[in-house]
Amino acid sequence: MFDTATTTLPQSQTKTSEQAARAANKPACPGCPVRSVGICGSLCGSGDADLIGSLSRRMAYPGRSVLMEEGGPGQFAFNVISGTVMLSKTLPDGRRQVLGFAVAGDFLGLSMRDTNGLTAVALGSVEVCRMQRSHLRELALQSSKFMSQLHEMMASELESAHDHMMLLGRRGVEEKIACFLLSLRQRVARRQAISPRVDLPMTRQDIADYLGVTLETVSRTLSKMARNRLIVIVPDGVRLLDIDTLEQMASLKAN
Amino acid sequence: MFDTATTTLPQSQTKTSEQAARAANKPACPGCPVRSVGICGSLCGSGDADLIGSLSRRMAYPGRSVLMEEGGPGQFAFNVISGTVMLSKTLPDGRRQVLGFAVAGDFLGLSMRDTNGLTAVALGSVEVCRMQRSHLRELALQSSKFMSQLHEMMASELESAHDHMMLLGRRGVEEKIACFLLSLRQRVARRQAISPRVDLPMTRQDIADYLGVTLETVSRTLSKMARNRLIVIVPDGVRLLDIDTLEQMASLKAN
DNA sequence: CGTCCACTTGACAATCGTCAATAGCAGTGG
DNA sequence: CCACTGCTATTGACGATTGTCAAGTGGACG
Repeated sequence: MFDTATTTLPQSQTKTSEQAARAANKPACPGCPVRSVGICGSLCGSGDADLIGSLSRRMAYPGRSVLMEEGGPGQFAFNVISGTVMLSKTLPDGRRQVLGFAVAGDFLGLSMRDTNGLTAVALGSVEVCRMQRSHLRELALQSSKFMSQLHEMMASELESAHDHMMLLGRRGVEEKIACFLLSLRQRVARRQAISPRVDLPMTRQDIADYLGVTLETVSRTLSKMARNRLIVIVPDGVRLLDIDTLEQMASLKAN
Repeated sequence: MFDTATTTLPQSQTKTSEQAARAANKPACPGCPVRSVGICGSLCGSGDADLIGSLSRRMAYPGRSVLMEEGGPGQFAFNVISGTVMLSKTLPDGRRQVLGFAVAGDFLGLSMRDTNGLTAVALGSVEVCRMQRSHLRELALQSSKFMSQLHEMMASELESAHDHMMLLGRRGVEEKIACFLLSLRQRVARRQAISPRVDLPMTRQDIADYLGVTLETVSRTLSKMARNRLIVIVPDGVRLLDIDTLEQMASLKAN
């Protein structure tokens, strides 16, 4: 039918988290670069400050390593400190849907179930703050304020899942690409100064699986946008030239 | 691009909840037909039993009435008791994505924000158990056990959103339809005996907007499946004949 | 220098969207 | 009772978008 057997990494190259991850053993919270953004931003400051710090551990995952595997035991939760993590789901026949990309400040493993519902892979090396889900659960049951913050974070995730469903079901290719570039830029801007330069640590295939098209279509559309002076394709990313037009393509696409 | 201005109901026909909804004023929880399924099933039995009952009110919404409107004030949360509610999101240019269909036992308004992220419309007349979100919030802050159940419900919603993203991005039309019919059958079966007959209270356009295709494609594909003796199209629904083949189409599609 | 990948580009084909005509059905009103 | 209207659904013809297949480029790395 469509792309059968797209991009499942050869298992040989895919290291499991335990082999690959390197514990940094630094103190977790104080001086953490994402304290202002994610769960810690709203949490560490408020009361149970270093309780969560004592339960978590700063770690580094190398590129292509698997933080969570779909169907595998969901032992850990992660707070991304630097780098990009790709979240995906795979059909039995190999077709893959990329659900999203987690950047600094994003939290993984919110659902707190004992089985992972998705796969999380590091794109390039990634620093995380890792903790046991069981500890997270206990903490949540003790403090309903904490719990309600987890709830709120999940509400955000659900909302962006809904936006993504809209994108997948009802937008055309150029629109998809424009949305993708602009939203990626926006997300990264939570931590860095906003810039016309957008890093793309993922492959074209990853982008394709995120947008529900093929890698050829992604490549062609990016080329077309470059021809039209909307973007410039640079190594490992793009530079956005005509942001106005891109935003117009992304939101209305009313030609 | 695709279908511009699909199916936004003429506002004249769309009654607002306050005009249309009829309070039944029955005692909420005892004898409620969905006690065993949704939030109440795991809640009313356990401690805060009739606390939530006292805060909620049984109501009837007529067909086409709007329970929540995207961007509107999110005053209420709902527990669906009977009927079907369609959840959707609309782009500024009118394109619509149907996010899902809520049936008996499903809960609406989990996010507890003060603004609705989506629109909920009754397909045919619907009975709900309605409560103030503010009450829900208070209740949740008091009992972290309750809160964690809300959290778990939202985790389920997120998971099915992920499945739907997979469907929208990576499945072909026949596959989409087969998945749709089978999952609808499955969901309704939580409350009724499982049956080859599947009611379709929504229009073809609704199905199309749910699956990310056009209404013509839905119609054609259903006709084709009927020609192939997989289903029979009956008034307001279909009857599934060859469930094995349908399941094969839905999960692997490996011909 | 050669291999491996990711990416690009082209040619072609298939799916699915668009446009249009028609059927069926319910509700309305003469 | 029967047009008449409006809506939903079906079906066909056609075309555009996008997937498939294939070839080729360029960079990284051994």
